[in-house]
Amino acid sequence: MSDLLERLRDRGWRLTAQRRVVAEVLNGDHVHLTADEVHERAGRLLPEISRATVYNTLGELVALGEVLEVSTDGRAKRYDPNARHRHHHLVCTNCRTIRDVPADETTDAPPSGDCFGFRISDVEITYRGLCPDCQAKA
Amino acid sequence: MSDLLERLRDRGWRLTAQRRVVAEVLNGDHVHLTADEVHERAGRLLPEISRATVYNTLGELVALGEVLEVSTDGRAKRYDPNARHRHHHLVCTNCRTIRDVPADETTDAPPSGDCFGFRISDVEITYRGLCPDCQAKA
DNA sequence: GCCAGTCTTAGAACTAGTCTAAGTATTGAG
DNA sequence: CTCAATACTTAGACTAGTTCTAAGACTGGC
Ligand SMILES: [Mn+2]
Ligand SMILES: [Mn+2]
Ligand SMILES: [Zn+2]
Ligand SMILES: [Zn+2]
Repeated sequence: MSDLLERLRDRGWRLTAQRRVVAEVLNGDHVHLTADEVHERAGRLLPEISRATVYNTLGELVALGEVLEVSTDGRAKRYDPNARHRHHHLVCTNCRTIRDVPADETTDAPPSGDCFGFRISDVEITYRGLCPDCQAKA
Repeated sequence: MSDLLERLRDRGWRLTAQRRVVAEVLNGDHVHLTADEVHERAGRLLPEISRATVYNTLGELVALGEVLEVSTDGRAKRYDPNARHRHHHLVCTNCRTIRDVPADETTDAPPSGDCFGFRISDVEITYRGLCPDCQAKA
């Protein structure tokens, strides 16, 4: 994620403390946090950060293509730093955990039948099921 | 959709004018209306119907498995009467039109790689691209 | 150090949806 | 047919998630 901060600076962005902590909080694998979760965690590193700045920064990162917006249900959008490797999502129907699974030619194939003349530019797959933990508890 | 009303009555449901118009409005192919759109159209048939009743009825139809909730973006959920044939969605990135494409063994295959121990029970695919109209205008 | 432009902020506003409490309609027992 | 029990509908209050606004704070270039 440190190279993310580099890239941002290269685009003429001010590297403020607020942007730094938002990027920091999004660091890692299988990270899919809501804006509120990002705000809460960023607030642990920089207590005075505002909700508006978190939304602004997330929006900017999305616009830059550095972070993806994921909405697997009708609830809060989740912010996903894994924008460099095309992937799909495994979602636990019980605890809502989300894991990344890599995309490939197989998963990204267009539908076999009639596409109604659409020019398809992206395929997004959500695999729903029970995660190992929730299987054990069931 | 008339057999839907039959099925509802069989489950001990009162066949009210409100439920009738909500079911009526959802009739058709490639229908993916928001709750507000359902309310607006239902209101043309039964002016005094309330938003709460529309939400209640839609929730009941979803619970019965007669209607699907679809959320392809972070916006309002859409209600889809095509619950009897498993299908996926083509979504226009420009005008947000949604079309149904049938699911089959190919599209519903689990991911090729590691599934992190998930027991997958459902696969949901969103194909994004430009619809024919929006291609023409571009 | 000054200033213009950029960034951050609190809070208002907005969208989508849920909840509540009171009123209305339907049903089935008598 | 009548009436109470129950199911259903309603307006509007409330909530969650998000965006907008207007004012103040910070930066970097001169
Ligand atoms: Mn992801
Ligand atoms: Mn559909
Ligand atoms: Zn789980
Ligand atoms: Zn279109």
